[in-house]
Amino acid sequence: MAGVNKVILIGNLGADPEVKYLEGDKVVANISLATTEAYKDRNGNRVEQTEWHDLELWDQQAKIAEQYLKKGSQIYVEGKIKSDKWQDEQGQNRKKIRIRVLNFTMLGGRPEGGGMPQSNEMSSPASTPTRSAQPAPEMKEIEDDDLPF
Amino acid sequence: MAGVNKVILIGNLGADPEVKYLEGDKVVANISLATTEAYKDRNGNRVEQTEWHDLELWDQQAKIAEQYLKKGSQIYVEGKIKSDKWQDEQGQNRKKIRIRVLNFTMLGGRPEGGGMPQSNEMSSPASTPTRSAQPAPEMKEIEDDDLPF
Amino acid sequence: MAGVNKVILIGNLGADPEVKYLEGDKVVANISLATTEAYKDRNGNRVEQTEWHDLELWDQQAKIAEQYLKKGSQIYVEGKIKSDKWQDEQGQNRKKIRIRVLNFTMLGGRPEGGGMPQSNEMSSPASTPTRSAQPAPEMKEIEDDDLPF
Amino acid sequence: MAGVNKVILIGNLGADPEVKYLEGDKVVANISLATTEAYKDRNGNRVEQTEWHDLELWDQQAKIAEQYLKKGSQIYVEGKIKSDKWQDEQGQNRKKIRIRVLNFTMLGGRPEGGGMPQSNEMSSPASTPTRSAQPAPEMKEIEDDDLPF
DNA sequence: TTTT
DNA sequence: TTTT
Repeated sequence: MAGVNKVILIGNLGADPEVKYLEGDKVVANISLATTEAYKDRNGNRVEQTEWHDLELWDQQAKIAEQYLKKGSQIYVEGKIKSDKWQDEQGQNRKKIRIRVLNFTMLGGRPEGGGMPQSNEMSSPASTPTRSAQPAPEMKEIEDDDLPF
Repeated sequence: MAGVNKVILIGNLGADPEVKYLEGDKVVANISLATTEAYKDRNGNRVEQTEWHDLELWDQQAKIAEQYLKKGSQIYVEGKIKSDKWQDEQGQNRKKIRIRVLNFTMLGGRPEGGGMPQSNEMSSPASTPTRSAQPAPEMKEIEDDDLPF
Repeated sequence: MAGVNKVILIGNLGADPEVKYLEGDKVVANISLATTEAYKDRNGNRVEQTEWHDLELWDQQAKIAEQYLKKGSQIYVEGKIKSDKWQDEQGQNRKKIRIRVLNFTMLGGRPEGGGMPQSNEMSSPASTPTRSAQPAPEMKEIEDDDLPF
Repeated sequence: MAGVNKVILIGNLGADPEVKYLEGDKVVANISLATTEAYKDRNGNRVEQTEWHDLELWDQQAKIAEQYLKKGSQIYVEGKIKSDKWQDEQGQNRKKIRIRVLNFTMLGGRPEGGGMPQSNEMSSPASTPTRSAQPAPEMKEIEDDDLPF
């Protein structure tokens, strides 16, 4: 049967996206995303629990991520769980889980670099000053699910 | 900020739940769940991709899983991604990801054992014949999120 | 900002889909879907609450629904909330909300007509006997979001 | 069967929450939330589509909404679809759909009032100046699903 | 109007 | 290891 494998995250980037340009015009971006949950423990003390997720974006989405996301950005993500398997040097079976991003949206958060007159617009990362600020793409339109794995 | 970390799955159990009774009245069930996606490759051939998920259920939910779920059962699951970290024998940092189940529901599928007059009811696993068939609990009511980690 | 408007339902059809073929090769299917929730009231009595949802499917999805779904079918649905507004005969503003289905999957439930050797396959509705049983399409592949409204 | 009826929204408040204190310590907040989707039409022109949702929050959540949300606030919402039915003056059956909020989270957006040192914290609405700024509650902890309808 |  |  066709199953369902869906992940929804809201969190902040722990670092700028890592982008690689591969042969054949493929582009992949890897992002480390923190989702934080807070609760009270049995003594009534507030405890924070942070989970780090490895996100993987391809092609058009990877390029948008490279252009608009940076360390600290808050995003909404939809994707699916996907595992890579291999054998390590000891011949042990290993498995790594990533979130394959199907679409994402930037959320609030006036970029700290300042200068932007309103919230919610996207900033060009300070680290890529050669890119001038551009009209923000409508991210929800960009869905990239042609890679089935 | 309070983030969002949500997983939604529909799939089939690869084996009967593994249930452990711990000290302090704690119960944990581990389930291996397959979500299958089918697509056509570039040659138009149908390809199936199966992802296996490690689910973890606690206490009341673990008991219900033990009682009603078995190999092959189809379920809907809501939960969150949760990682365990440790060092292996080589002193390498290791990380294992599980889905902490917050609620689940059994889906269709008249149990093959027969005898059940209607679809959708839950079957007592053949492997635990000492439990007689019982009225199915309303699974959606049973949410178990008191363990924050 | 690009927002998020997402609906996830699992329920049963209250009747066969109503399908209309429009000019320009457009097809629309309307489906009434029941989602049932059970809970205990303050006296400990089990109460059932059913919500009926008006689903709207277009084109390829509408055709699949026509072919494979019927009264009683259990489905998983992803879609978005969409309102139609108009003025009634009294000149009052009216609003009707529908779920625009973006993708759906049939769930378990051996069709009661019998004859099908395994669970989970799709049945040709008894009411359209001229359509012979066909290989089930992989429904998750069929996403239809080209109509933005 | 226990069904699934889930709504996930990210959008902005069209106005301050409307809060009513009812007898028996019940509190209800009504919120009008806009989710905006943008797409290109067949001529390549960018079109925006906004859907307005009627949200309903109860008790503890209603109070938090009153205290921290205001016109323009961006929030993430999880809830379920819920309809009210009645007969209008003409004796016609009428139905109104609301989103019963089960939990919500404030998103980014440094409040325009200024003064707040960091992004993501919540602001006390200017319209309730008698409430001094308070430590932001962890909203994800506050789930209110004891009202089953 | 479904389903259990 | 499931399911179709």
